[in-house]
Amino acid sequence: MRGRTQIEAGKFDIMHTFESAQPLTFFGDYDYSRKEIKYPLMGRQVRVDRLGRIVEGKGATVKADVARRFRINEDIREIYSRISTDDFIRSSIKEYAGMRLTHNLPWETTLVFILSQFNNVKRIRMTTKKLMERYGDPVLDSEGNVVGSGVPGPEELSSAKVEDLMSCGTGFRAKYLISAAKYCSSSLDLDRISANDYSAIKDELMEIDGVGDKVADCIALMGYGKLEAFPIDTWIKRLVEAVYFGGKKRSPKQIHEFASERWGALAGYAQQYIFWYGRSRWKTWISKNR
DNA sequence: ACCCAGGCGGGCG
DNA sequence: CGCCCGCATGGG
Repeated sequence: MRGRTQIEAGKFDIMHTFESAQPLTFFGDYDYSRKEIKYPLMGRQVRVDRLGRIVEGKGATVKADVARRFRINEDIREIYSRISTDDFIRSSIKEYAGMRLTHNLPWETTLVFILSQFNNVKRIRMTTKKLMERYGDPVLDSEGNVVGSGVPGPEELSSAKVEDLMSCGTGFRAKYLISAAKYCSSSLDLDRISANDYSAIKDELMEIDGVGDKVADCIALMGYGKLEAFPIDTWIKRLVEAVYFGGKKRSPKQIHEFASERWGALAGYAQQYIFWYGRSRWKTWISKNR
């Protein structure tokens, strides 16, 4: 049985989704000139075409996992209409039409965003891949062959040595990763809290060593699907101040209030479009609008 | 050679 | 509470 979810072009874009600095970005190298993209999902290899249709991966479970991962069943045009409050976001939507917010597993999201602190996207990808190769569980294709290695769980990493993680390129984040792995394999079951609301989840996440306000928001958004979360990194702070406050400095608290009031339950979607467009275009946009 | 990167925890006033 | 500092390390 093969997935036949019908998706119009422009409503789902595989490249923008996979490359927009979300967890999937860090799991492998993807060649978008190919017809299909393969990636690890819950220990299995899944192959999808450019419209997100499943090519490899049998059964209703895989189909449901893929739909959930890409938020396929949401009406992206409705989301666009609700976050299109201004020209900046409209420009981003035009440029990155079909970029979906992904809904990943809580732990893999935690791992990736602990690595993200004071780091760059390229190095996060490199380090994640090394951790997957060294510590990850095998990934099986639809015939049961081992075709790669997935994201290691907290159990695998909790017994790792600091120097071994550092040899994977984690840098000073190694101690945070081990501490988080121990905590999440003993004190905190990340799956257990998934039914809680955004605020409660964020509070729980911030108890993890190495997880602060920004990383907790990233995990809430991309690991738990809490679309009202609005992670504020250096880019978002700089961009929101420039685009919406005439270049005046604003505190994270003020920015959170602004985002909540402006985009409400979809603030996280707005954040992703501001972030990804702003990173590439902010210089030209700012100079044009000053 | 220098500078930066999807922040965080700890120490200080 | 707010502010400031150090932090591993590959790439520009």
